[in-house]
Amino acid sequence: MPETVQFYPVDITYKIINKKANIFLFGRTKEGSQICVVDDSFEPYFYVTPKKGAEIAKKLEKIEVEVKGETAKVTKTEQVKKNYLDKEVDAIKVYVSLPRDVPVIRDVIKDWEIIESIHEYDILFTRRYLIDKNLIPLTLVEAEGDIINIKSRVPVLKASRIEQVSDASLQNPKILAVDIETYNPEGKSIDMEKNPIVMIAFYGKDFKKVISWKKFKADDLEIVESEADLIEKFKEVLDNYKPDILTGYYSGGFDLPYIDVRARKYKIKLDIGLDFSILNINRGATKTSSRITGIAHVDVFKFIRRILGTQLDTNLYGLNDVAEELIGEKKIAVELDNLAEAWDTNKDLDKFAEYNLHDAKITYMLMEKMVPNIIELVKIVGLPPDVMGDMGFSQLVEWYIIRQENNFNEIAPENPHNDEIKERRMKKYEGAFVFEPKPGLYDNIVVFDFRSLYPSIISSHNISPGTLNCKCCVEKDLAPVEDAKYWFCTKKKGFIPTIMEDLIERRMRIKEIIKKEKQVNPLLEARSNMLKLLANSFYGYIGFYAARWYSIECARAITAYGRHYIHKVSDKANKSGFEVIYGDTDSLFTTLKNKTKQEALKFVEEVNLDLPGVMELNYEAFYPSGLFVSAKVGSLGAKKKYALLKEDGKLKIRGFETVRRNWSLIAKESQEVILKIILKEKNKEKAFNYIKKIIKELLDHKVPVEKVTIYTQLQKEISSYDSIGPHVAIATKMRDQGMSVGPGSMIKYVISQHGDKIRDKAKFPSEVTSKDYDPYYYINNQVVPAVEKIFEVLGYSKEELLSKPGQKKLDKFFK
DNA sequence: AAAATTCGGGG
DNA sequence: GTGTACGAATTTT
Repeated sequence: MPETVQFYPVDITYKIINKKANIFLFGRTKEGSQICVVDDSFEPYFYVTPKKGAEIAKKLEKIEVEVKGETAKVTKTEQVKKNYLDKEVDAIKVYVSLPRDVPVIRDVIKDWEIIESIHEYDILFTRRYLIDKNLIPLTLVEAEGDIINIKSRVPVLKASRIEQVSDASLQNPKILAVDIETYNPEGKSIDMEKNPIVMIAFYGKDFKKVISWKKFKADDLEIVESEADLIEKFKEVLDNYKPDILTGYYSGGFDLPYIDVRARKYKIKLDIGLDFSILNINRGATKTSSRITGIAHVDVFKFIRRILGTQLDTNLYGLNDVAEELIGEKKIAVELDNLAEAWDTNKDLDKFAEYNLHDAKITYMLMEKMVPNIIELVKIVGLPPDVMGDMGFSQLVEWYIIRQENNFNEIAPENPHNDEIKERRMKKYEGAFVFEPKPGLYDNIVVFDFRSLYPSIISSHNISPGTLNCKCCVEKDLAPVEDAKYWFCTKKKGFIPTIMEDLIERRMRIKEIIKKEKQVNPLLEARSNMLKLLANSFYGYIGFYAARWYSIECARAITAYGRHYIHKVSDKANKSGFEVIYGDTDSLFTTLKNKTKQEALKFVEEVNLDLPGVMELNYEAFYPSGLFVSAKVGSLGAKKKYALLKEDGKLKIRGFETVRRNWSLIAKESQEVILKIILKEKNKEKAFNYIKKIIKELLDHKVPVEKVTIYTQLQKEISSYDSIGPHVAIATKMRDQGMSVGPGSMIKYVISQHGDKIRDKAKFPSEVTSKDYDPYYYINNQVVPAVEKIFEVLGYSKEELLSKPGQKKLDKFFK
């Protein structure tokens, strides 16, 4: 008896069964249970375009290649009319029996003379399926078929029919947040192989739990016998809770890989996939990501940093700062450095358990807050949720474009290969335009945000790789690019602008609805936000070296038009009595001078009446005060470097990157205090005197050693360093003294007065006192550089900072 | 100026 | 998995 089921797909994979590719869709049914739907009716394919007049279909069909004892062959071909970069092409759709045959066959034909180009041989099979079947993850799909008997944690339905039934999305995905604490002696680097997981916390809806393997008392704590049991328990919790989304804060790069390493140690099979497949850790050269079949593992840290990153005020993406900004929650303050000792002596472990659980809780809350964004992004782009955190906006744009292809009968350009990428990266085009900030301290700053600028330029000027310099409109409506003639077709709308406009229009419709609705609707807000972000990324995408639809000509035309429009609004603002002090690609920072906020709002309205089409200026924000610093970067313009005081008293700081750990505390503190004094109290004198005081304290050796200690992590084996920095010199000494140092070790040092080169002057913090540190180093290389630019703006030169009344000669030390 | 190195997130 | 990947800032040479 065939059954019909409606469900929201959460994850997708495929397996080869009986020499056939079977798609597995895992999801949550309308009724709330989990299900897996299998479809074996989809065949892998790619496209080939032949050179003019070449007859290649027959040749293709004859291909047979032996690979590891299996034969890969073309099963059939179809002649198809396609569009490629807005031009019609005759293409051949080449079918093969298994996804893995695609690269094999492609490899055979890639150098054939009679072939013009090969397309879409690297579109992942599961993604191809979702696109061609018009299925959107997390959105209601109906399948009909029979329940079959396959090893699985959830019922499996073999589908005879599967289709999208509506755009209703999964309302309350079941979220489980996980967080581990590990044994990590103070000062030692994290070592997954060596150090055990000591506790693990879970937080879900009506569910919280900490598991540990030492006996102590704490709320919601369950004690097990050993670390191995803890890992078994982790599996059990996951199996019982049955989340749609598993999350953690950097869980993709830390918690899950850590659990994986520990599980291997005990030979525990982490078969947590809904099909009993094991946790899949992808250790790339630069990043690690983790996936679980059937469960969307979304690392909320990665998602927030990549997707919301630019919208947040914080420069630090640690859980504490991010949670504070987004949900107003902080971490519990405990000294994590003491956990290892606490574990050894079994003291205060309850505090750490509490801390552990709280981290899981705020991670859960963050994910709850992100879910609307994730759902909307999934719906726009059409990819499953677990990749959302791993992708940058350029990739999301690309997949959005690819998802739209079928509606326009387009085929995608190839991904650029290595040498092509290198070549593209060399070409530094004029890039995003930035008004250099006029350095200074300003009051009453209003930010006008011009975010839809680039998207609307793309749309209104029909900018697309396929409409560039068309034969039908030669030199008509030239883009304002200085040294080149670019024009875009005025007769036929390009593929890219068309789908781009669709994003903008959808967003406008949603904004209309939001306006009409009385209550705040987080899902609609998120949709609007994600549509905007995606539309805004098109320009970056077109100029991104690794993009399929890359076009430096288009990118240059877009920025050229952008300059044109932003100049216009900027001039208008100045004429209307505002003063533009800084401008970035899509925003203008102005001071109110003697205007009011209301007048600023009115100005925006006026400008908008004047702006063509979909273009729109927003009143973005107000800051009571702000400090702008000049930061020239070569000939390519200025860089963001400013500090703003928000109305709630918090600071928004960009470009002052002393937050990194390899700055001494004295430098970090000085900068922070100075910015606060200047922006909140507006007292130059006080700031100046503060720095003079710090300098004096340094000279008098009154600054404690902790504040002049610098932390640098050893990245590789000592022997493989070409240049010996201070931390390498210290590491060598440590090794000679029989201490174990290697890649990952955190090296602490103080720059002392004894020695010539910096590396000779570096000493262990423990072998020096305040008398030994080199005050001139800390003044010249730490404190002054951290605040120099700020004081420049206020009219104090570096020399003034350093001069000491009655000691004129002193400045010869400061070079 | 070029080349080498580090940070970030997690404990 | 039909793969696939930093980028920016800072210091040393």
